[in-house]
Amino acid sequence: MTSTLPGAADSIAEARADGLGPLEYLQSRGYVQDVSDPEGLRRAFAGDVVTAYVGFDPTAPSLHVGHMIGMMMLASLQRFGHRPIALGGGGTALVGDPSGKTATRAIVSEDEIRANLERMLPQFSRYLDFAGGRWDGNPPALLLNNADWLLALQYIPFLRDIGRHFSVNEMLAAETYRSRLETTGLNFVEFNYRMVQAYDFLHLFRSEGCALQMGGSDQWGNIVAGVELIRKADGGHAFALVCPLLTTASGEKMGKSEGNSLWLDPELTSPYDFYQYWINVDDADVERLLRLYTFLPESRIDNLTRAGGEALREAKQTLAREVTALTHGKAAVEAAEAATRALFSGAPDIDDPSIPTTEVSADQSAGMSLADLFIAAGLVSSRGEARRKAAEGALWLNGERVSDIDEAFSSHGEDTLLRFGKKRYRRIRLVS
RNA sequence: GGGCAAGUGCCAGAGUGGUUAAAUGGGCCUGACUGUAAAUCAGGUGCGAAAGCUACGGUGGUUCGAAUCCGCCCUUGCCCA
Repeated sequence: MTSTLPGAADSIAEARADGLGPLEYLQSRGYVQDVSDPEGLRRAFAGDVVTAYVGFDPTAPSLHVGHMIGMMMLASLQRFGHRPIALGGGGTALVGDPSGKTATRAIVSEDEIRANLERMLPQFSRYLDFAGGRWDGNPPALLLNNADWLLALQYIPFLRDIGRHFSVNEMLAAETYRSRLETTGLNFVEFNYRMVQAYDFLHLFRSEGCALQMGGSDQWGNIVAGVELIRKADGGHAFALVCPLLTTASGEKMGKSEGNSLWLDPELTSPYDFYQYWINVDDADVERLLRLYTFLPESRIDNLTRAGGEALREAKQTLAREVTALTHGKAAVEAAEAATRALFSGAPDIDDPSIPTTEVSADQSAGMSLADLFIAAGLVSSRGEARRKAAEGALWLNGERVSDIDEAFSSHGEDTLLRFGKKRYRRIRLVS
């Protein structure tokens, strides 16, 4: 089976060969829910290099699966020869976006945000080319932090130059604010969020010639506010494009597994778990996800998904492979696949590197019961849970169901393979 | 600044002195079935072997006993200024 890793012939090449422009491509792939001026944007793409940006929330130490759609949009444009800006919302994070949130967002310190952004850079650079030229003469991508200009703003000049362009009436009528007003209310900082984000767009329009902001559909109002600000303040013409808010077929937000976010940082979410997430998606989601999260050509996606039913397993495998390769590299895919084969063939190899290891010191292990062992491994959180899960038959030790959690743990110095449920494994290694 | 109302488990939301570790729904976890899918069915979902302990914004009281009553504080909403 071939894999379309970056650089190989892919959906972008296919689209270009078919004479599709970037906008048509994004539309055909399902990225586009709304565009402010499709005709104008089409012409802009056809005319010259377009600079486009997507904002990313830097309040966590890593990007997660929810951010990938934005990165894919930027990455797609860059492969068409346009210029992406990944904007770390270091300044806006200090303000907090009320969109779609019922509560005020926690405030994170500026230093923390800068550290987070630094940590995210390698993740961005898997998708985006910050050097330029990786795909046939594309311009280099940019990673910026809006704290760099927002924190320098002065209140009075800002109000005078920017604030005057905003109609409070209009903002109060916006869904985002109206719903908050009707429920929990919002404070003045949150009320200003739209203006601050619109200013970002204006700033990037001025400093980088950035004419397009993209984001999730919940950002529509904020993005359009930027477009309008650019028109009012500078008489400029800019564009807004939003993608559908992604939920799985079962209505959940993308990128949660066992209640945890799926991070792109391999330290936070192992490439194996990442791979597993994609191979486990709903049947109903595979086709859409292949379009959104890979650069596989349409023909290939059709082939993979046409049959449906059990045949979708191959489609899911391809999805997992492609997305993992894009995010973690090809070596990670091979490791994840090897682990998958081992773990799901019924006879897991205890030495498999993708099984997380928990080290237990010899003297710790001395009085340990099996329950303690599962707790130490992080598979269950308490003895009570261990007992309940054992009664349900969910705990396994070296391939045997655990029936008595109070049994003493003895490893004879060998590694021990724990399993919780069907899919979660942990290796216990004794250290001295 | 004044008046009124509210703050319960992951979320929503009952509960207004003991029978409430706290109804119900959602979420989540596990088991069966299966294709590492969905749907379905079943069980579980504070800690503890138990006694018991911790928990209903915070704190101090009243009471044999408080999520439930009282004081103060914090937060939020509505109304007035």
